[in-house]
Amino acid sequence: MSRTADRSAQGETLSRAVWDVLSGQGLERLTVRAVAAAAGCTTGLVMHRFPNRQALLLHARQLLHEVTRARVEALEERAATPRSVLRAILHQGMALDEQTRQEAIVWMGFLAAAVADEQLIEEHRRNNRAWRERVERLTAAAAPEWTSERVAAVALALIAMAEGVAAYAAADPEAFPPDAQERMLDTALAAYGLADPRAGAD
Amino acid sequence: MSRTADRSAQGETLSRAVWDVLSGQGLERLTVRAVAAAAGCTTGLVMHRFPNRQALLLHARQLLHEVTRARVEALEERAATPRSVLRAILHQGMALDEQTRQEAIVWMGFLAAAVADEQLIEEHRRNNRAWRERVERLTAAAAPEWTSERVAAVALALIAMAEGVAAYAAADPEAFPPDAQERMLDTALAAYGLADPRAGAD
DNA sequence: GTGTTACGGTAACAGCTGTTACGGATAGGG
DNA sequence: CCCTATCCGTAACAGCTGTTACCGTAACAC
Repeated sequence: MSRTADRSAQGETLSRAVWDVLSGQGLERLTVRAVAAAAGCTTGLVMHRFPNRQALLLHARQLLHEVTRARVEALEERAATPRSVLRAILHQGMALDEQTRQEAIVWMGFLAAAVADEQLIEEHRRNNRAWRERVERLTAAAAPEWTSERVAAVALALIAMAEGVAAYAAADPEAFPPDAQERMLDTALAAYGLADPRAGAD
Repeated sequence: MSRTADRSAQGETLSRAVWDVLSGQGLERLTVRAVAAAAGCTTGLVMHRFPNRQALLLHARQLLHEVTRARVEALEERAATPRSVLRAILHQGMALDEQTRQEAIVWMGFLAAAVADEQLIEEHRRNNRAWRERVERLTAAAAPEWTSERVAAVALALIAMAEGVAAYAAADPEAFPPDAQERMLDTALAAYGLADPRAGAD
């Protein structure tokens, strides 16, 4: 690792190394040395950048959230209707290719690590609540006539479904291929009356 | 641990100790010594019962599957209609009380451990495929007029939703209380046209 | 060009890990 | 009552863990 790289860039490099180890070797092998090796440096740099392993994981977790949030907001700005936004952001949360599959594994690894880490579980809760509120807001915009109870129930059904199928597909991509996930999503949106009438019109 | 206990009972005791450590302390602290302490014995007994740590985890994973399967089949025999069976077995897969919440955490811990364990991931895939086939079979029985494509899409939506909400609720029970999960389930079943007309009739 | 400072690699530390070897205790057969 | 086989707790082992201390070195100020 170059000596002149600024601190935040190093933090990002190390966090991405955390993701790589987490998705490739799992939580049990997520050691400081493995992260350093994945980042192409030694444990010395890692421990100079972060006070301890816990802070390293927390930073990697927060960066994952930040990256995801930026991607979702970009989708939200680009899409035309609330319904197409809703579909797009649920779509990006599933495990449809190698990259999103690894993200799902990383996501799950952090969740498993959070069982024994108060700061990680707090971060996880904050992110998940924000995520649910975002989907509730979009659901309400996509179906303005609904009661808030129905909005809440359907939004929860949608985020749970996306999260769940990502876990299934991450662990068994052959059994849960991308087209099956997409059919599932479109079937669900249609069943709730949230299908985008513009879909496939172009 | 009593000396005269037979081997399979000891295996079950140790496997339950694995679950306890996994749900209480997380995968990172799931050591042979922690399992022995939770079972009230020493590492000597653990290593005499299982050749190594991997075999211990695999047995605990298989027993979890077996227990779940027995519970689901009991529900299936007891319920009156395919639709009530479907609701009942999805219901038992969510995190509605402390016990099911801990089961969800254990489930997730095994999934995270499976990233680095070929046998665990194989076991996981086998179980998940059997679980999906069961729900597909019940869905087809509950809606005989559907095409197999719709059955597959809806069944996947249902199991993914249950798995996902269990993960959300396990990590944040206050934000995802039992009644929210149940409203979500009933809203989803109604949306797919799978609501049980007998529900609430008694 | 020289002094200073911060960066990061090296090596060490104590503690914990899975696993193995050993030895004492115990139950059952003669 | 003794002999033996089985069970399992104890203790040790090498290897790996997070963390710390140390020191060479490169970059910058003057």
